[in-house]
Amino acid sequence: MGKQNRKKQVIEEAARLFSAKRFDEVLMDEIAQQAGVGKGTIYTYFTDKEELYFAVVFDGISRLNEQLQSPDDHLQDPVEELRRMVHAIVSFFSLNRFFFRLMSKEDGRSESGRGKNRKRWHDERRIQLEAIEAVLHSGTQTGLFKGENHKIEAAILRDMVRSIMIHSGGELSVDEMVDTIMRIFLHGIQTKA
Amino acid sequence: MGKQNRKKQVIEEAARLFSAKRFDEVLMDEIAQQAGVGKGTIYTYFTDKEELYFAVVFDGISRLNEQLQSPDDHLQDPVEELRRMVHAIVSFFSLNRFFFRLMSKEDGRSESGRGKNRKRWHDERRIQLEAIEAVLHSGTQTGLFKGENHKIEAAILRDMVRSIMIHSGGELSVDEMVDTIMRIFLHGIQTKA
DNA sequence: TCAATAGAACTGACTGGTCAGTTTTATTGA
DNA sequence: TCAATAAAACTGACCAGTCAGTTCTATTGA
Repeated sequence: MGKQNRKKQVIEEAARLFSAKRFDEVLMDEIAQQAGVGKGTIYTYFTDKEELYFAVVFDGISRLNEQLQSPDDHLQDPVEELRRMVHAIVSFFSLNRFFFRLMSKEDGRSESGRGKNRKRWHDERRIQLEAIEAVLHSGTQTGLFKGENHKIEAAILRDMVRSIMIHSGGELSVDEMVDTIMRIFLHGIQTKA
Repeated sequence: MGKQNRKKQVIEEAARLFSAKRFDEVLMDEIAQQAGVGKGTIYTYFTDKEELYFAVVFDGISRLNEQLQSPDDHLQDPVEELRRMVHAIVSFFSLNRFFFRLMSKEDGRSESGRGKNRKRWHDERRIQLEAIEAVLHSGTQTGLFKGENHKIEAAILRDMVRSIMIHSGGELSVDEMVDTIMRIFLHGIQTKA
């Protein structure tokens, strides 16, 4: 094996390890070994452990954000568009459990700290929210939604994916997860008075 | 200062530091200094850094879980009971931002790893879910709720607190946060057809 | 076609700094 | 007096990062 898939291989194994352990518990020697690469080689691609870590994080979130982009620019029914987005997130995470765990961790860290990487993380996350917000906005204008604070509602919807993935314990299919999220988000759990 | 509030002081400062930085970035020397305590003293209370870390985590979650217990054992209106619980969680976190950050991080880590501490964390978290589930269950039996999967709905409700605390940026009061959560969870965002 | 050479890519043993945990000494106050 | 603690000094395991040496790949020209 040659070329640039070495770098990809390193990112892949690093993702697996960082998702399973604390930052300080993951050793560069371990990553190198698992990736079938000399430790020195890692340092030709990444300046240090932290840069590798964030390369892993951003590799994942970029791929997710690509999935989130609407494939056609036609304006859909907001409910369908919302469902499409939720489906994109759920299926991405289902296919990338490592990234799901990794991003859940990074998400937990997101309140504190600063620096270039933290900012970029924040920006990438905001892109997701703004995509959802836009749909909520358009749905509200047509009178379909009664949302009051789109920013928070978008965050809640996105985070529902996290909740359901953690707590469904693999019992639910992707479509069932999506249905559950949409049901609660759109209609709530209370019966009509 | 004498007595046992030394231990409390250590836990408090450790919580502040662990909530703001990565585990390996927090130094024992730093904790000792901030707590106004000799480093050696910390080791009379805790066997190692990891035990201190989990002491901090469990101190927080235990106090939260106490708040969650219903003060009176009378069965309330499920909606009111749910609101009381959400209020308890939101106000606890508002008064304990450090613990909020810390627990968000630990929550992110919760999928992976094992060991005694991880198990206890899982148990304490389940207590919260079961308390919420019980209310959902009673509400469903009276026909007030139409929930289908109480386990997941409970998780979603609890995690909505996390979402709103992270994303409201301090703009909303505790009561406003509670109202927002209850509105979405009970009724969803869609207008009646 | 294939030596010969250059240079890029890669390796892993080694090193130096860091920091958890321990021990020692000095201080306090009861 | 002495029990508890602070403060400081110490130790050694550990591990990120380095770099001298090696291997692989591309290029040249005879």
